[in-house]
Amino acid sequence: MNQDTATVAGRGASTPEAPAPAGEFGWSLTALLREWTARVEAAVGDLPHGTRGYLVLSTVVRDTPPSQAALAARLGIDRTVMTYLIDAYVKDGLVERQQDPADRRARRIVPTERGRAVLAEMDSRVRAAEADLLGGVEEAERAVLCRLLAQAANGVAHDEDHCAAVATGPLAAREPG
Amino acid sequence: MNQDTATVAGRGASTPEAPAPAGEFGWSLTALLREWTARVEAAVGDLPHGTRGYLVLSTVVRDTPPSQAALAARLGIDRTVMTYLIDAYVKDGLVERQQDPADRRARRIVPTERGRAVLAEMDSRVRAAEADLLGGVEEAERAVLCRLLAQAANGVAHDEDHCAAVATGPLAAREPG
DNA sequence: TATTGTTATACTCTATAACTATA
DNA sequence: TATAGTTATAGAGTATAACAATA
Repeated sequence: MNQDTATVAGRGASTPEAPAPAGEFGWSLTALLREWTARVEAAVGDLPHGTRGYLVLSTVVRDTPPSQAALAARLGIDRTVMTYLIDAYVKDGLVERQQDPADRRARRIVPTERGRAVLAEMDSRVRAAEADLLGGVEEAERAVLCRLLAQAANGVAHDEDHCAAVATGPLAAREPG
Repeated sequence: MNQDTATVAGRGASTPEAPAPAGEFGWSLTALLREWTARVEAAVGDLPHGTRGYLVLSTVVRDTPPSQAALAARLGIDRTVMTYLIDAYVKDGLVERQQDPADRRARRIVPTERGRAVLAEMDSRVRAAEADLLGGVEEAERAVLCRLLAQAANGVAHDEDHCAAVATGPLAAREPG
């Protein structure tokens, strides 16, 4: 395993021109997300659906999506799955379903006071877990990594609807507001 | 969605001191990997197990892991699952199982000529897909992102085995190369 | 006794389809 | 007719356990 490690580290230290082997990027993303999931899963422990639950709660509080569907789309979760997730958080008193007066089909998911408090606690734990996760990267570079990662993710977020294959094309182009 | 986009972009452009909201990092990783998977899945098309198959083949060729178990560990795949995957690639003539003379329990997975040729073709497609995926990030920063991502992933790769336990700090401080 | 690899089974997660209500 | 949300069912993917061979 140590030999493996040496090999791997060698790849990372390759010349700056050749942008690393082709499989590197996907492997890095996969490995890092796996570790992130494992650690954050342990960190948030009691939260209903682990890392996914944390992301849902986090998105609900900070992005205030206008509907369950919007929330699901933002997180790349199927609408039918989102129903179960929200059910759990409602049952736990972390969020509430509110009917949108403008569109009575839609339900806005809003956090309860307890939901906000729980999220604050989770945020603190998650930050600690992430700091540990990125321990191998220097602090200044860590910020750069997070920034670029967010930039890259935001850059493709809109394309999600197109890429989700055939069925959802026209909607993505529609004006939401 | 457009409004959403604006909000999101605004987050990315926040002050450099406050390192972005707590949920940002996990969301970025998740969203980016999802998009990467979707695009690479489409790019490699005929390859047996999609993105996972690509990563396996890529790892087999470039890392020459000493056993199936090592290969599985590196990719975070269960041993039992790896058996199915290798079965498929062997059947497709992309890799071969070779008995390790030093340890007759172990089987080294080595690429066939065809396997190498297929990987080369896939690499080219994947690079194109990744370039498209990271279109929102400037080229210079793109290289930085890939480098830091690999560095972060390699930094936690060794901890995978310990991961069940809580404390993972000391290993991250180890010399990477 | 521990580890590699295989196989069979069970479980979890996710997607598909059908339904109601609103637009 | 199309969309938001719910529910039920089926499928894919994954882990768990038992096994044989080797260390």
